Amino acid sequence: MTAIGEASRQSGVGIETIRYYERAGVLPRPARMPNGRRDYSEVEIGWLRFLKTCRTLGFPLADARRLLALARAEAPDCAAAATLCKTHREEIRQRIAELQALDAALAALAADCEAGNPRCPMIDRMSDV
Amino acid sequence: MTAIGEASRQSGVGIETIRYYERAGVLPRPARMPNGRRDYSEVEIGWLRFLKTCRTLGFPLADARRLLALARAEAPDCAAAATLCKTHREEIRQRIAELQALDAALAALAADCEAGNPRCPMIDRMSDV
DNA sequence: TATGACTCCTGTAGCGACTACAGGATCAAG
DNA sequence: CTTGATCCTGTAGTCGCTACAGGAGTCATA
Repeated sequence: MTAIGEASRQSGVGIETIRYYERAGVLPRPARMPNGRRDYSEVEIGWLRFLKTCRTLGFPLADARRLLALARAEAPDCAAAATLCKTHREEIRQRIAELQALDAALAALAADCEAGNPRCPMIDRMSDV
Repeated sequence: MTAIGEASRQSGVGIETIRYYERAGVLPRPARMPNGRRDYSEVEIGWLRFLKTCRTLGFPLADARRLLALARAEAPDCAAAATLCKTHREEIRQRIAELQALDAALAALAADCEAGNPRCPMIDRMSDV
């Protein structure tokens, strides 16, 4: 008899988020207690912890769902997991490159900006495109 | 007489997005032609281009709105613009650091993953938290 | 037994920044 | 007169939650 609040505490996944995962088909529907409340097994709480780990690692929920399916399989498909991870890392590195370019562009734009300027160099540079 | 489609072409901001900006209060409502269609002036198209630049630089729309207000002012507040930019750059660098940590964690997790493994090292590492 | 605090339930709306319709009006060209 | 492009308003979908509203059941204490 483990209700949703306790499952949330043990997994670190918020109550509303657990219900959302169920609604979104990421988690199977748990058993219900006689009074209609959700009842989570140890195994299911382990799944929640696994999903938490996936999300902390930045995997989109759809990937987390697939990874959980792999984790639940008897013989996890290691190649499939590695592919998901590789794709995710590529997106991360792509995003890092974008953000670094953004940072450099912003640094260049804001050069010479200081209080008391009659005009703002950044605004001026952004205006004439 | 510049209708929304032409304003979109000249600014690079999508038609639906222009209407969204108006609804969201980022852009003032433009004049209307006798037939009720929106009519954009050169100046307003310049504002759209400015907003496009802000968004390309990764500023959230709320910031873009503030920057446009500064750009429209007679004497742009350079210090305010510089502060917005500084805060944004701090968020970008923070995000870069997070993503780099994520990438390293993923690399470590997926080490030894290859097709044909009876078990998946990554899934195993993610399961025992 | 009654009160109050707590947890749980379902269902819906909000966030950011769009994007994609549906269903209708208007317009220019052939 | 028809075709196709463009415009209008209004609404719903995206992602991954988060935050209610309004109601029901549970538990400890007075």
